[in-house]
Amino acid sequence: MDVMSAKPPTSLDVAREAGVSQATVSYVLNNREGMRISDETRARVREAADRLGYVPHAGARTLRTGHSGLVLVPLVDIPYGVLAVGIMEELDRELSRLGYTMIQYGARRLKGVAAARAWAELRPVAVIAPAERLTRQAVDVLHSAGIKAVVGLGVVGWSSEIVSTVTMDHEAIGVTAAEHLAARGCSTLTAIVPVEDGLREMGLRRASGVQRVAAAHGVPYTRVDLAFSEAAAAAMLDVWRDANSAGSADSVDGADSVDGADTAGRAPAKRGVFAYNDDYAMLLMAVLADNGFSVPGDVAVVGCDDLPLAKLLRPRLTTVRFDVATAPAVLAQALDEVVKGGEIGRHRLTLWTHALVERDST
Amino acid sequence: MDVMSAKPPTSLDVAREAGVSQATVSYVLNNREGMRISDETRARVREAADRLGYVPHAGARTLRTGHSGLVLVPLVDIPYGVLAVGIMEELDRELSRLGYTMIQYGARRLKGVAAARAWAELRPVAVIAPAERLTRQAVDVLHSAGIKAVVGLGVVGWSSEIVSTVTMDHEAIGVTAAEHLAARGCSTLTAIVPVEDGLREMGLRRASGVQRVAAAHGVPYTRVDLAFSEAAAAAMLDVWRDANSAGSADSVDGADSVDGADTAGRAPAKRGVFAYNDDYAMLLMAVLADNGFSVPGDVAVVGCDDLPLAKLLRPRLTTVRFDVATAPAVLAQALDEVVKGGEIGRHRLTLWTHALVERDST
DNA sequence: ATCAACTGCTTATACGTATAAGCAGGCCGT
DNA sequence: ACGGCCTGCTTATACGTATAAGCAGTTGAT
Repeated sequence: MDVMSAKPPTSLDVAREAGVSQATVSYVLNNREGMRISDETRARVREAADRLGYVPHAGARTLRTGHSGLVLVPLVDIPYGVLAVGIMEELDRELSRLGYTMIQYGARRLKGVAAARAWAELRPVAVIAPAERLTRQAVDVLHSAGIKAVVGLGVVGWSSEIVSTVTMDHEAIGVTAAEHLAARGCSTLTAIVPVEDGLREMGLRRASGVQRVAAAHGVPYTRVDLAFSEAAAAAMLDVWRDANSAGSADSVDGADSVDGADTAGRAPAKRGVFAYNDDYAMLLMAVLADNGFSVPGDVAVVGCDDLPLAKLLRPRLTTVRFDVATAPAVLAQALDEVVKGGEIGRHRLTLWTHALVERDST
Repeated sequence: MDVMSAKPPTSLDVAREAGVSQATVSYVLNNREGMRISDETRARVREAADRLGYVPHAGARTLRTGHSGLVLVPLVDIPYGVLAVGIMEELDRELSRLGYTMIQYGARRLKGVAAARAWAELRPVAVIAPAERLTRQAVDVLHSAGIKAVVGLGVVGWSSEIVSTVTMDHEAIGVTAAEHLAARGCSTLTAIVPVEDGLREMGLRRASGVQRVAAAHGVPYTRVDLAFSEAAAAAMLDVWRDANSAGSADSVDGADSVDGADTAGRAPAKRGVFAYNDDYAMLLMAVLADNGFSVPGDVAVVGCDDLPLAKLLRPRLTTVRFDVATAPAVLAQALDEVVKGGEIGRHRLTLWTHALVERDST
């Protein structure tokens, strides 16, 4: 118990203190059933362990048992948001309930096989990683290091024979957003796709959902690849203006359309935009306001994530919210099954149901 | 290399494959200098290791050497933002440069000594944790488990004889924000303090910086404890309005003050608010706009963090930005010194310089 | 020719734990 | 009285690694 004793106490130290053998200490402290040990001895051992401040050596245990109970979750290069952090916390809780220890591991600087090797050193029982990182070779390294479950996180449509996958149905999110925009009378649907590395793939999936809805409703569809900057967003608006003046010769330059009543033969074209997420929606709305567009009059905007900022935008942002509540539990459960069952690459799980949160931007 | 070979290859397997002893494998793969091993043998060993897909067993190594090279960073209960994630990534990079492996560990569900025990099992070489978690007993557990460096993250003013501390000078942030507000002619200074658990303490420190500046300038100061909700913010504005009509009998109700020229004897009272961070600033600005206050005309607002959203608010948000660039490197360096030096509880480090980013909200 | 020093390895051991196997003593049935 | 079974332990071992110590063969100095 004294600070800076030379060496941490071992189970053997505890054994000596309690006057029993080291094996007995192990049996007692691990509550191993089937072993016949008197209650009195059990108490003596526990008391000795407490007195010495004994903490088991995870490395030694791993060496002996062959597995660590660790679940490795590499920190990925997606911009972490409130949402992702919440999911991680919930997943941590669920995994610990099942007896695992979740660990997050900075993985940005290592790639491919090198990263896999680094992960494998800890002999985790499972690795959860972004699907695109799990190349054939990387997975081979993990498996040959004895890691039971390798779970890839990806988007629906990504598939792998080599690992279990947990996917998120991004296309369905696009559909939900777009259906809502169509119901609000938008005569044009636009999907914004971020250019950032970690986000782009999801953006494309969401966009294709929007496209499907546009096709079903016979409404023109455009996809815009957008960097997260006001300049890029403004450039997009310039294109829109050009398209407007070219398409319908209603009004050119200056005030676009009086918003009083749509009495004229052609209703004013209302654009519907699914902005990929709430951050992009905020960017878009700021630039729209700067350029005299009215929301939702000229342009209806739907975000995604239902971040706190969604409620604070004016108009308040309509957005798609994930149901985070149950997903981590399902994932943890599936992972446990893979570990226990020993099957590989069988599971296909789609998580995260979602719902539209209707506010004032549409 | 084949998937699901029964057992992961060990250094002994590599040794057999290369026709040398296990010791030689260890010497070669760890690049141990001082050992005389021919280049030809070295090559043979490395090739064999590659062929077998050998990955060292971190647990065994830890057991043998007595230390793991792991630096444990418990995930704390503060709301994680872009900033915190950025810092973690940078810290990870710096630590790995020094030969450590940073690991983030979900710690929310365990408290005090129990948490310390869980950390200690991994025999990390260092633990970085929020200062308030590091009770005397918890630190004892960590030290007696052989952990060299225990570093507490806290605010300036928090102090400990038992661990090294890295603090952030929140008061100085408040001073910077308030000085700017004063220079902009604010006749009242208000500091907002969040009520959330992890944030409150920092908020109080920042507020006391604002208070100091207010005192120095002979300007009234108020502190407002605010929950992150529109209702709470609106309630605060109600109080302000009452104070206005009571204090100066200039104008009651309706249009507060024409903003053309301040020709009258009394200039219109301009409030300066340091909103704790950008999120709170956004909340405040939304509610201010809803209630007919003009920013920066009636109220000047300063945020903190320089989040992407700061640029997207209208008016664009003046904010305090941390200089994140060098801090993690300094912290990593200090940690390394503590580990190497073996001193305990000596270091006192204050990090994170900051600067005002002037925009349109003041 | 002899001994020392160097090269390029090998052999042996310890780290802390979990667990299979064994063993002393008491009790019971016949 | 003697084997068999139960209780409550102990003894012995293996996990994979790093490293101290040792050792055969060669080179170089005297």
